[in-house]
Amino acid sequence: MEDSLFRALADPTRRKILELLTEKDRTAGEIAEQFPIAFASVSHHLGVLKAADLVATEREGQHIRYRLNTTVFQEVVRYFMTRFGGEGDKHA
Amino acid sequence: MEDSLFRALADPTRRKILELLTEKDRTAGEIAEQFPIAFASVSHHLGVLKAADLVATEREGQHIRYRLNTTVFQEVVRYFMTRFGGEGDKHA
DNA sequence: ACAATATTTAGATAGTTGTATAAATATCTC
DNA sequence: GAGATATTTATACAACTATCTAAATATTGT
Repeated sequence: MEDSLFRALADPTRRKILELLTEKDRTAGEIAEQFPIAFASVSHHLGVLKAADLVATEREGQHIRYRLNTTVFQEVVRYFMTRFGGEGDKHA
Repeated sequence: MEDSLFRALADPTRRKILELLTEKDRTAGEIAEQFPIAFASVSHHLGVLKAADLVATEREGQHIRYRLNTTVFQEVVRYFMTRFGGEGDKHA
């Protein structure tokens, strides 16, 4: 399991970004305007998420659209379930 | 979901400690001798894990025994499954 | 090609973190 | 209670990170 993955998840702003992307894909600007920090700072977070392969991007004209990479999340779930799971698999 | 939880998981040494505790409960010393770093440094990591409620302790004479708090792991799995899960719940 | 918009990259800085050594605390045995 | 063992706490420091402002890059429309 990649170290960059857990480090990426360690920041609350990045987790919030991921949750936003759960609802729907969004451009960098749409994401950035949800936070009180500078656009450049959000861009940095997006770079971290992308490096961890938690999100993927696609250029769309002037915009860059971000989407979740759900595959990686399934790997995370599997990581926890296989190592520490026990009964963690009952889906509420 | 607690911020301290994800920060605790972000360090590879701490994840290794958790995996050791999966096998069986261990004392601080037994854990520390598995790593090339100073005992005090491992103790610091144990403190972080405990603060995140990922482990619990029990004094046993001169030793202090650490065990996993599996409840918290189930919360982590649930966090990922509910937010990003999709099909992450099939247990291989 | 120029101006406008969207996004990233560069450079700087303050705060956090992982590690080390040394000192402190707790328990046990004699 | 003194000494030995186990563990944590204190202090210091180098490395990393989140943030900022400013500059750079990319795309679109005129």
